[in-house]
Formats: sequence, C-alpha cells, structure tokens
Amino acid sequence: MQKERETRVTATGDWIDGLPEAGDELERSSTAERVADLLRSHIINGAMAPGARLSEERLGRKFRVSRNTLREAFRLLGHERLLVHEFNRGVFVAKPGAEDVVDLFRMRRALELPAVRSGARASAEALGAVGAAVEQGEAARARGDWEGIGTANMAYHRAVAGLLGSPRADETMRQLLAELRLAFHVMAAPRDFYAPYLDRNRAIYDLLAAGAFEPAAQELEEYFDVAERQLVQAFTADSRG
Amino acid sequence: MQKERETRVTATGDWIDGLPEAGDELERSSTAERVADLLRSHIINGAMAPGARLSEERLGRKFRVSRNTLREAFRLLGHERLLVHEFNRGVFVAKPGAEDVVDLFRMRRALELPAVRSGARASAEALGAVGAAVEQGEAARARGDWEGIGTANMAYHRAVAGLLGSPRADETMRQLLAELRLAFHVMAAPRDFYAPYLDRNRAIYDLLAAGAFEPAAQELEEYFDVAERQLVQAFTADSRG
DNA sequence: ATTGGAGTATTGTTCAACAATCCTGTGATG
DNA sequence: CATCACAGGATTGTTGAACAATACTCCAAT
Repeated sequence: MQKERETRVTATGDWIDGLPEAGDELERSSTAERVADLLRSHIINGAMAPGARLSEERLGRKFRVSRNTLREAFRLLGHERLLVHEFNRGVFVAKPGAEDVVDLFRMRRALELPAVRSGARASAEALGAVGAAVEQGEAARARGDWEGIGTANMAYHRAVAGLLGSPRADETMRQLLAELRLAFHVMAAPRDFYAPYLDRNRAIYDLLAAGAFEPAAQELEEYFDVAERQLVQAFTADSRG
Repeated sequence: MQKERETRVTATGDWIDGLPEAGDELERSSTAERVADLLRSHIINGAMAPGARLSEERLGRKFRVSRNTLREAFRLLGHERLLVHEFNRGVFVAKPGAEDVVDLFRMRRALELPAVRSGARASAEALGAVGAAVEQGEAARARGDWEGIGTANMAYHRAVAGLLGSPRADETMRQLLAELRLAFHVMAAPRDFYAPYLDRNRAIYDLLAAGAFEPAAQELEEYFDVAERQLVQAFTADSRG
C-alpha cells in the first residue's frame, strides 16, 4: 500500500515535472501590450507614416482604450525606438535617418556575426529555424509576395541571431529589425529591395548547414556591406525634406 | 546699407547655426522618468532586494505620485529587465540567475570586443573616457570606496563599448551593466569583487592608448572568461533557495 | 518681418471608482 | 491528515473625469 501510494505520487510528480514549464502560451497580456502590438504592426507595415503624430485622444477613441492605457503602450514602443516621445508635445512615429541605418548595421554586425561563428554550439532547432526562413522567403518570391519577402528576411536574420541562444540577443535583434523595417518606409518605395538577397541567404544557410561557419560569416559580412551601402545610398539620394 | 543689413543677418544666422543643436541638457523629464531613475538607483545600490515586491499603493504614497505615473515608471524599468511584471500579481525586483549572468556576458562579448577591435576608428574623446574611468576606479580604491570601485567599473565598460560610437550600443550596454550589477546583490556580499580587475582595466587601456587594439581585445576576452567563471561559481555555490 | 499676447488644443498628472484577479484562512470532506 | 471548496479581503487592471502646465495658432501692433 505504501509502495503503491508512493509510486503514484512520484509518477504524478515526474509527469508534472516533465511538462515544459508553461511558457508564454497562456501568458495573459495586458490591454496596453495588445495595443502596443497593434501599433507596432501598423508602424512596420507602413500604415502610419514616419513622423506622423499619434494623438492620445483620437487613438484612444479609435481603439476604445483610455488615455492611460494608451500612454503605457506608447512607453513600450518608445523603448523600442519605433515611437519618439517629445515632452509636452506628443508621440510621433520615428523617422530614422541615414545615421540610424549605419548604427543599426553596426549592431547587426556585432550580434549576427558572432552568432554565425558560434554556429557549432547552436542547437539543431535554431539551425532549422534559419533554413525554414530561407524557404519561407523563396516561397514568398514564388508567389510574388513582396511584403512576404520582407517578413521572411526579418525572420531569417532573427533566426541567425538566434544561433547564439541568447534571450537578450533575440530581444535586441527583434527590435533592431523592426526599426530597420521602419527605415524602409522612409525611402522611396523599395518593393523588391530584399529579393536580390534571397539567394545570398540561401548560400549562407547552406554553408552553415555544412558546418562551414567561418565562410558563412564572411558571406554574411559581405551581405552587410552591400546592403548597408545600398540602403544608405537610397537614403541620401532621398534626402529632401 | 543693404550690405550692412545683409551681413548682420547672415552673421546672426551663422552664429545660431554654429550652436550645438541643443542636446539633452535642457530636456525636461517627466515625473515617471524621474521616478524610474530613483527606483533604478535604489535597485542597483541594493536598497531593494531582488525578488522584493513593489506595491503600487505603498510606493505611490511614498513617492507622492499617482498609481498611473508609478505604473509608467514600472514599464520603463521592466523593459530594462530590472523589474519583472507578472500580470495581475504585481512587479518585483528582478532576481537574475546563473543563466542570466552567462547571457549577460555573451552580450558583453558581442558588444565590447568589436568595440575594442574598432578602436582605430574611435574618437579621441571616447578613448579619453576609458582612461578617465580607469583613474576613477584607482582613486576609489585609494580611499577604500568599494561602492565607488563598482561604479567606476561600470563606467569603464560603458566607455569601452562607447568606442563603437553607436548610440544603440551605448544604451544596450547601460542596461546590461545595470542588470549585471543587480546580479551582484544576489550572491553573498562581494564587496571587493571588482578590486582585482582594476589593474587589468588599466592594462587594457594602456594597450588601447598605444594603438595595440588586437592585444587589448585578447586581454579583454581573458577578463571576460575569468570574471564570468568567478561570478557563475559564486552563483551556483550560493544556489540554495 | 518680427514681436506680444489672448485663446484654444494637447499633454502631464492626479484622483476616484469599479471589475478582475489573486491570496488567505476556514471549514467540510474523503 | 491531505485535499478541496469557498467566502472575504487585498491588489492589480482599466476607465473616465478633472485640472494644471505647456505648446500651438492666429491676430494685432510696431
């Protein structure tokens, strides 16, 4: 009897202990966070032009939330540099300049290159995410979905940074890429900006999968140089106003 | 007459244009930001124990601010990972674990090592900040100010990351170091933890000042290895409860 | 063309209220 | 004895209104 009871208890314990610790799946979110998510998607999709003003009263009425809740959301996005908060003047959609693009690429180099070079220590899962993003991008290209190509490119570089296995790097990378995507909306309609880079993404992934981490890093570095130059050029050419 | 008028006008214009664009000096801060600054310093100085709960009502009464303002401050510090916000339960001072220390060092390596290696491109001002931090630390040691040594060490590594000349790296570094400092308060009183590293800081700076960037990076890497191991060890040894 | 000033609109902050959720202690039940 | 149910109290989540402080606009005056 004692034995049966004990086995039952330990069995239950093992069962529960074996569960994956209740991740963020059932994490209830506050209204402010949901509003922030909504605003963020609008911003990076270009629905809100860079520099546009976000009126507390009008947005609050639109989303059916109070000003206080809206202000909490503003704080969140301000910390991600998607909104800029000017005291007593209001919040505006950030308007990145060429110097921001340069800085963003500096950060990307600092995070993504070490991530690739540490590829040997990366989990198979993290590596698989890179491959999945490559195919996601190619599928988007096949159906001419330019928006999808951009999304896939973001996923790709997030996955690359994810090779580090660092929660903080993941979070930082997420922000950087969102900001970078906002930067695109500043320059003149670059619908198929990312398309030429899909093959390069594939090449880097193949090197990664083959264990050639240093060559992959070199390829990635070259990509950074080319993409940054093209972006900065688009910015300075477009610098009227 | 026309000429005189024109010169006067252009002179005024040049004078104003020459001014340094009004930096953050006269940037008025909101109450929420001031509260956040106050809380941050309390957290970093260990006045609030990791894991402690921050009651909205009591803190609001203490600081004489409304709950809404306090909540805005909580959001700011939550984004910096100094506070953790559990929905419907409240906010708590973050309680970093060994895995956080490992992650923090991953990020530090990613940011500080490239910064040192790019030292050739760094401004003289940024380099001077590193030297100033070294001397600040040595002065603190001379008068037995252990708290001051810790502060100087933070300033030192912020200055090192500052060699990149990247605003985003500066901001990220500021957060990482604040979080790291919080981690110290978790382990058993390490008053003179930083003291042994002062000479190493000096050595790295001397290499930097001499233009030996790669050797400086190697020294820094070694410092990371030693410091991380010591910290993680202190954590795992102290992992009861 | 620039300066001053009144009036309006918007943000900053507080306060009070209520709903939703969590925590605690108590008793019932097997 | 362990577990569960449940009521009561405490805390957070969110709203709405109010007022102060600041910025913006427009017009008059020089």
